Amino acid sequence: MRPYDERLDQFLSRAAKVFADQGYHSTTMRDLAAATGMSLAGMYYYVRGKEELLYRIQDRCFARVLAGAERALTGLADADALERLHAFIRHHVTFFAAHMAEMKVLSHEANSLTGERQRKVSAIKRRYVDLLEGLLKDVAPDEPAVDRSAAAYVLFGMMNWIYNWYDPAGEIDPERLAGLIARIFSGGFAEARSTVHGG
Amino acid sequence: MRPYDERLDQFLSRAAKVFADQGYHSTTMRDLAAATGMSLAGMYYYVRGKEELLYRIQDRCFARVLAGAERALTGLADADALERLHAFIRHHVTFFAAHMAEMKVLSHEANSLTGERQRKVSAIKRRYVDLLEGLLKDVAPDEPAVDRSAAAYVLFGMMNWIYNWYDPAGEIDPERLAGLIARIFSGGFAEARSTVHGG
DNA sequence: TCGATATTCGAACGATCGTTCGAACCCATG
DNA sequence: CATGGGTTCGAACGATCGTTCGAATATCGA
Repeated sequence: MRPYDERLDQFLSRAAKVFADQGYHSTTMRDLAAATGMSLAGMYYYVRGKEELLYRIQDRCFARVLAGAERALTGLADADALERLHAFIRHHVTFFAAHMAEMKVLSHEANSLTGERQRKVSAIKRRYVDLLEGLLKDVAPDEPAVDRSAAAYVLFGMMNWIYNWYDPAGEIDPERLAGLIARIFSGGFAEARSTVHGG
Repeated sequence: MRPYDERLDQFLSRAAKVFADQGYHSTTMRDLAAATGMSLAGMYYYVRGKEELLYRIQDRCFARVLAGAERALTGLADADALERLHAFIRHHVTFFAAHMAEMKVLSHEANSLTGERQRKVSAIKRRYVDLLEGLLKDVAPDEPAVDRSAAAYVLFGMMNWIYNWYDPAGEIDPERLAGLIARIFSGGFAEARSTVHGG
């Protein structure tokens, strides 16, 4: 990788950490300069401005999440619907735990972008939501569409809320947390339909 | 109610709406002045500053949530553990739907307070979390404490994430959403233990 | 009606914000 | 060593922020 790209990458990662700790709006460009070791003016050689910095972080991270999820599902094209759902959950939670800072910025600063950048990130997010809703359709085909859509957001709530409480260095490792969430959701959403109430 | 208190109350409500729409940090005191009809300087007669305004909103709202939850459980002291959990969920979700703006500020701006005010709000939050964890202990006594604690936060994730997607004027009314969440959580968390896997 | 108290506000302050600009620096190539 | 483009940065700009202060206005009991 060219020195430029490498330096940009490191800059984005460190900036994401600061955004995650202090929040986007209350982080100043001077804070970022101090945290990255660059000068105030020097950062503008890599990024057009503060909002583009946020955009670059979100775009890069979201693209990775989406690509990772699709990759996690490619090997399971013929697998059980529930198994594919679990793979999606496991990937999301472990990725989240491994990239807490970026994912916190993604979750918490979802509405801090404007205009074209806002739309571009929303487009990726839309694809990611659609991916999950497709999985839910396979898991619970008889569920009313409106409930299924709500269930998708409820599941995202379980997973994305993580940044408010989860400590990756604590007692629960990411795999166990993913298992807990998968158990709670599929046990309540899928089985309550197909096994208990359904056929 | 004295005119002063009434005006303060209305001021807090309208400010909460602006905070919910624009975010706390990017809302200026001038924005609030325009939204409330007060003058810039006039607001400082009611509130010591911007952060105290956020504190007053959070404190007032959290106190109501906590009191409401306790009230919703008082009549069910001898009821089934699962039934009490459902009552908690139903109260939280319906209160959330009825006070979206304040609750969004509560969820999204949890770390925007500092010092003494931060601690005071955290204390109320702690009591509220403890209330739920107590309910979960009754529902699933055999669950490992660490999983039960995580499950509490997972449930809060389902409910609090609402502000990112839920439209109270949409197809799903709050009661139905509360039912969906209660079904998902208790079906997956409680029953997977006591009914399916447990005894 | 008068005076005291409660409430409102125009105008301004100092601080800090994101951004810009031109010069200085680094370093591979001739 | 000279040169040119890629990279860094000190210093400053205008804008906007939260807050303050003293005066102006509203309210109400005596």
